[in-house]
Amino acid sequence: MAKVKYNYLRAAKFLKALSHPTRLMIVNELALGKKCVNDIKELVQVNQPNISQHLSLLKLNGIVDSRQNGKMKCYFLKDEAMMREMFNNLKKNKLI
Amino acid sequence: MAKVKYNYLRAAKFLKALSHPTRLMIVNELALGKKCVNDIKELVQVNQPNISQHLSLLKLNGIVDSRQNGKMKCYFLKDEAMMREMFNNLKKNKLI
DNA sequence: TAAAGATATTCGAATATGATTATATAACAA
DNA sequence: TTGTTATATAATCATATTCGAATATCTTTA
Repeated sequence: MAKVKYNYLRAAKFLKALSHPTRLMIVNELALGKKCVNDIKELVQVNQPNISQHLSLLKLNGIVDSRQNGKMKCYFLKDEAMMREMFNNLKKNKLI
Repeated sequence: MAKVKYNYLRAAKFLKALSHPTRLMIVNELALGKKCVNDIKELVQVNQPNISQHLSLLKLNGIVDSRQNGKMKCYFLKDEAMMREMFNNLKKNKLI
């Protein structure tokens, strides 16, 4: 059992990391281009610590990465193509 | 904010429903064909009440549906094509 | 070095989730 | 009707998530 389930653990974690409205919004914005925390905060309309928390979770799960840019920190998707596919699939099926 | 997030709520719920190793296994099995609870239990190696709980959650989220078949209950994917796409994407990206 | 701006971390409370065990229900057969 | 098989539900406990408030940590500039 454990062995079989293991194959699905990575995928489950990945999906779980995406399965929050705020995080989906963030990822959707990043699919349009690299953005710093404050931009994201404005676009997503969530307070700064919360944005940071969600970003950190996304980063921990290998969905985004970041680069310091002066006193700002810019986040971007690690795999834009894959995320586009995911979102296209969701859109095609009227889930977004 | 609330309004914007609302657009992502359905997708988030959908992804969340999928984001568990056991449920991914179940869905993967159902992608190969309709199966009753006991079959799923054997394939997934999880005890019966737990399987039922996961199935009920999948059903609640519109991912599977069921039909009574004698004293057995068979579950099947509501949208095989979409699930195949999801899984193909995950596989393509080495998440499964 | 001090101040200001941008982002991150920590903590607590509320809530949600998951597994296990026990029990209930439904369908059928004898 | 009684027993048996198949599945569902409920209760409980442990753990995980989420958010907001407070505070900390850079990074740059004065």
